[in-house]
Amino acid sequence: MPELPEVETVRRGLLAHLQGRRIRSVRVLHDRAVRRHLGGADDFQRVLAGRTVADVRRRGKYLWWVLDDDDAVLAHLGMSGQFRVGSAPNPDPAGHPHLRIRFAFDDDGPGLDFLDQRTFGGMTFAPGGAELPAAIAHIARDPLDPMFEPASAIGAVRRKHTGIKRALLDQTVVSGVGNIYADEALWRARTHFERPTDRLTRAQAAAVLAAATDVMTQALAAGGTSFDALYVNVNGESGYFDRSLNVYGRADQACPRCGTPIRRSAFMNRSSYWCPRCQRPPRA
DNA sequence: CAAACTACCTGACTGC
DNA sequence: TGCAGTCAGGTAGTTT
Repeated sequence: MPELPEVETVRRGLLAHLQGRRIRSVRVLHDRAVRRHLGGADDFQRVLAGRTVADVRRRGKYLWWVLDDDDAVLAHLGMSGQFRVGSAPNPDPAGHPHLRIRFAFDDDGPGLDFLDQRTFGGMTFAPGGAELPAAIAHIARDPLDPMFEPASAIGAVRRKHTGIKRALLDQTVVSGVGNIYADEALWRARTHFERPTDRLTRAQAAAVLAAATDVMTQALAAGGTSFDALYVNVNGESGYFDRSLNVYGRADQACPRCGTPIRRSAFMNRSSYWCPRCQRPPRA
């Protein structure tokens, strides 16, 4: 499940692979991969052919390739999207069920494939979007952005009238945090996921955001988190931060801090993992 | 206007 | 063995 550290790992791989290369052809093999591109698959293929990739940037879980003429192409990995260098894992498009988009380049070097099992990911052309594609103008800066302002994010959290985990997952408040790192950050900050944002002190909100920043920084250094083959870098390799997770996916196992069994609770049609001793629930 | 809810997807896994 | 049900979950659009 790609969150900020995984997307940043992919961004770095894409930059190394794509910078300065001219796209020769694009083949869309599944319409859903370009569902946000209004012109459809044919237009997507046509508009990208002949364009040169100058840079690869990221905000939160979105990344975009900067093209010539100030245009860009925006991508989101969704739940299971992957960019893979070369013709791996299968040179025959028809032979790989998850291949969605295939890129070839003028230099006859390795191609690039976008694969996506669950099809929540996708790409769209973003005219004039080199600096920031208009489609993601509503996405807040993420904690690894040099322009990220903690005081601003703290204020945004405390202005919400909801639980702290919903605020962490709200990409207009702070971006890049998904279910895994939200649970890890809340455990580190000893904060229950339902604690009301409008009753957090500035120091409490700051502690949660600092914990999110720390855990994502450490995960990035480890190459990201992976539980299975769904998340991999552009070379198909998994990160190893899953060995460092303290609560996520560890229901009934001992809390690394106090030994109390970790709980799993239903939350927003998914799960929250938390320590009932370190993270006391708010009064009802 | 903001918060909450739902649809969108496929494959691995569980229980009968 | 087969099959229905559950779970994984980010985002956009809809409803409250």
